[in-house]
Amino acid sequence: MVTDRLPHTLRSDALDNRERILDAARALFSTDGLDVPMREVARRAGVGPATLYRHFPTKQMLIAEAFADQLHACRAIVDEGCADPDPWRGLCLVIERICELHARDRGFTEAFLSTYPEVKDVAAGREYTVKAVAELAQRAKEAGHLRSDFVLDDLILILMANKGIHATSTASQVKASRRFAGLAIQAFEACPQHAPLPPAARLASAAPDST
Amino acid sequence: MVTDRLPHTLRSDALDNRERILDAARALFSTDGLDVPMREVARRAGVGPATLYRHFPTKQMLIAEAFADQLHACRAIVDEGCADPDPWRGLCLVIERICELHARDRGFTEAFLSTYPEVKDVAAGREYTVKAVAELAQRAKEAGHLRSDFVLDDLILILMANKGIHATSTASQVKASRRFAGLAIQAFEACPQHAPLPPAARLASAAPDST
DNA sequence: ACCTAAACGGACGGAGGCGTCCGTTATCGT
DNA sequence: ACGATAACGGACGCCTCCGTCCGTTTAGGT
Repeated sequence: MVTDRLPHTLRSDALDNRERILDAARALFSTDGLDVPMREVARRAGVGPATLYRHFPTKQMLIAEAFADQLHACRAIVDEGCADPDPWRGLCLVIERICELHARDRGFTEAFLSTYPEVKDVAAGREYTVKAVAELAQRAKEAGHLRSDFVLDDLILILMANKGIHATSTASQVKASRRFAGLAIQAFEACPQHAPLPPAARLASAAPDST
Repeated sequence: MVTDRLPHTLRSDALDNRERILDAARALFSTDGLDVPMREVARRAGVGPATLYRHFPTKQMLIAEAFADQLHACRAIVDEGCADPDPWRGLCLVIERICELHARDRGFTEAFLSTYPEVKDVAAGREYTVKAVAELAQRAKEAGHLRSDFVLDDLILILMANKGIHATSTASQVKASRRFAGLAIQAFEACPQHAPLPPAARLASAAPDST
């Protein structure tokens, strides 16, 4: 057998490049979405294509690494919402903050809703988030603030819908998203005058792979 | 000067091909969006690329022609809504029907919201629609059914948001869209318990070109 | 039946994205 | 200071899409 000599410590320049690549990826993904060419990321990072591919053999890996902190932010938001003694207020907070997060980062939205072919890490993070929010929603419903015919897919619906909103600048994007979140929350709020909703559709929220 | 001999009557095979191309374009655009290659349209229509380009020199022209009837449908919906003696019911109908229309036809959504570089005819149709709906909304507001802080951009917001909703099949797409429209309507409905909304953002709804 | 020109579509050259190879450069242990 | 080697990036070949040219086919008037 071969005594594998994997140097688990990167050379300083390599580490440096790796960081620059991630920065470039984050910047481009957040403004232009995930469809930016790998070349473009490399160019922006000031490295050759080969270097980019050496660090991140597939686009998925790059995406997963680039959005690691966004995912943490997402998780933090959800945790914060769940910790709120008032579940309805917690849920509202989650909706508002997550919408804003997505408004600020187009790429993250795409990754999170996996428009893109299964980014594993992101998918895992999403699953956790979804589960936690489900409990929060249940509590809010029991408290009588969330309408009883709310289903979790409605939240996915809102997130997808939020993705559809595009504006020229990040500022107006966030503004629009905020208003949208406001509308969504009021649509979700229990209210006697509300007529029953059309039935919810099953959305591809967490389709488990055969893996 | 030249006595121009433009034959305003197409040869039968040409006319036939033209129809087949439009059918193919409609089918592909509606399921796959506007990004389908021109080649693909030609292939599906059973004609060569050159023939496609001869009939529709630019993609915009093809799009405009392909969505002519959708645009009429859109207009008809708005007219119907405006004709309703109850402006709120009329507005609801418009929202529901337009959302459904967009849900059934992905390409039309993109064209209508001109994700695509200015499709002139579509833009014109949109402008008419927007104006008519604005009046309808005003009446609904005066009747006290539509919340007073509603602005027209909210409707654009909903349309954009509706665009963001994607499902695996047209059926679930429509279903999801219906539920979304239902939520939107309830968010728009005047209701004493509703808190004020965040300020509306100016969306690029009808940016007039310098032309 | 025939002839003209309208209409067709295969084939071409160009642009841009992709992932990889390999000669060169720079790091780091001695 | 220097050599082994990790890391770099320019350049390559492949692919898909684009829009156009031009030799061939076919409609339709006489």
